[in-house]
Amino acid sequence: MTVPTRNHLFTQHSRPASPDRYTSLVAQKDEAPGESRRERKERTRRAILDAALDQLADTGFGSLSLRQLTRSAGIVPTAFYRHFATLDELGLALVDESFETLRGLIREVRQGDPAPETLIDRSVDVLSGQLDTHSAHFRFISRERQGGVPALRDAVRHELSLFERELATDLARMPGLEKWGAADLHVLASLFVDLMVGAAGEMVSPSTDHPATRREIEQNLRNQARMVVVGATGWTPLGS
Amino acid sequence: MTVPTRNHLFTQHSRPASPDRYTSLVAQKDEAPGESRRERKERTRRAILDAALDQLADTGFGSLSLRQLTRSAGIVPTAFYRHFATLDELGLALVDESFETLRGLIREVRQGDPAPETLIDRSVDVLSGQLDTHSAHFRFISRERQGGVPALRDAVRHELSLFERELATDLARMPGLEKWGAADLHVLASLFVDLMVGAAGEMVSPSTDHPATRREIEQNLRNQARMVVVGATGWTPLGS
DNA sequence: CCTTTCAGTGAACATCCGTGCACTGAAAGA
DNA sequence: TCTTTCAGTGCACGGATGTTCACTGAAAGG
Repeated sequence: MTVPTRNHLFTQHSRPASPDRYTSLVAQKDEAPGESRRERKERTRRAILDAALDQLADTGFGSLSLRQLTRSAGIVPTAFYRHFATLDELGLALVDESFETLRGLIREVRQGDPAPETLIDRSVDVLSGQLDTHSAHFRFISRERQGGVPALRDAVRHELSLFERELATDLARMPGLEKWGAADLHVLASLFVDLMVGAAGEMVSPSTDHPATRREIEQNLRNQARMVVVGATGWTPLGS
Repeated sequence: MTVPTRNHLFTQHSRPASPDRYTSLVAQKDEAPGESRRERKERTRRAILDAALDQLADTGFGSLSLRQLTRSAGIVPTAFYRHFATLDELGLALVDESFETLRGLIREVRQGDPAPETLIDRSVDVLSGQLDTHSAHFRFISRERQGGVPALRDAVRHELSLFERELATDLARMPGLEKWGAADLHVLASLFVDLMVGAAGEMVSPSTDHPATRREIEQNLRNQARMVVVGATGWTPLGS
């Protein structure tokens, strides 16, 4: 072990006395013993993504600061570029994982009983569960859907339209909707998606996450969905 | 119109020859001949509001810059404080006038025939017209509803809930809904508000304002509303 | 008339920002 | 073993930001 000749102020073990950098909980640079270079890089990448999701609870993506981001991820600003070429690219990565969460939701709903009677209640319950563990993802989607960063807004809308199409094919299999056309399914699916994203966005808002109001929103979502279902039941398909 | 954003690189030596003051279209400091002090102040205030609405086409309120704002309003940064104590206060003023626009919408719909048959088409047409003249207001509402600035988000949601209540009392007078309870009316009204704000937000997006896609969104909104109306027609009020 | 009010000015400040650059040191690979 | 790769460092820069302060000059008002 050599004493550093030049100013390498904080290498690994000078942590406790570190005077001027308050690193966060998100990324420990504590040595994980056997860790390949790839694993280490992946861990830092995760730390950046988590730091972003954390910071996005308070602001829109447009006012995200690269410096704050890296500070709370435990790395130096310039190191960010080893993982993403630009901030927007980070945003697109968040779009990806947010929609993976969203797809996980319908996947979970599909599992087991597709009994049309309990479907709404089950969906809302699953949504509620996902909101506990992945609130940041839902907040991100519903905020950036109308957000100020064109690249993200377009990406979110594109993914939402794919998701909606996926939902439409699910709906096509339901009793009573067998002879609906694509246009009819689109109307119904977009209705459900709008309601869900809207309600989710309301529920994950920092100002509105008291359990009481959350129950209210859930209940209203259930009622809205029921009214739509009644509408679908009495619907005359668009081709006259 | 709008100045290219985000690019910090081009500033190097392509700056215009004007020393340090390039005023905008928004506010002329050209002397208007007979103008009281009050009128002049009001004119500047309007210039600030307009500059904000202009800038908000590209970003969320959270990343609004006071300096850019005042620059395009034709005043010096510090003069801003003669009109608003803080940026949030500016935002609240925008909330006010945006919702005045929104109320103007239902007022216009109400005028003349409330024939239940043509009501949806008429509403969508009026909305479409308002979007041409007041797109910035609708963009503001639908963006800041989920936006990153708590004060504005709460204000927008509060106003939306008032608006929804107002709509509910209108609906209560419609044939077939006479014996609905407040809860039922709330479900239907919130459904309409969500659909409208969502569709409006999609239509006023900088990326989505081609007339073609806009017609599509309008048509989808009409269909969604129709399906909801069918649902309302077959609805059994919540008190069993 | 003279005094007060006050919207707008301009300079100065401390702070944050994104990014280019040359670097280090350990892991990967030969 | 020696060489290459590359995630992360530290520094420096130019520029944009919000806010302070003392000021100016014309309108308002007595």
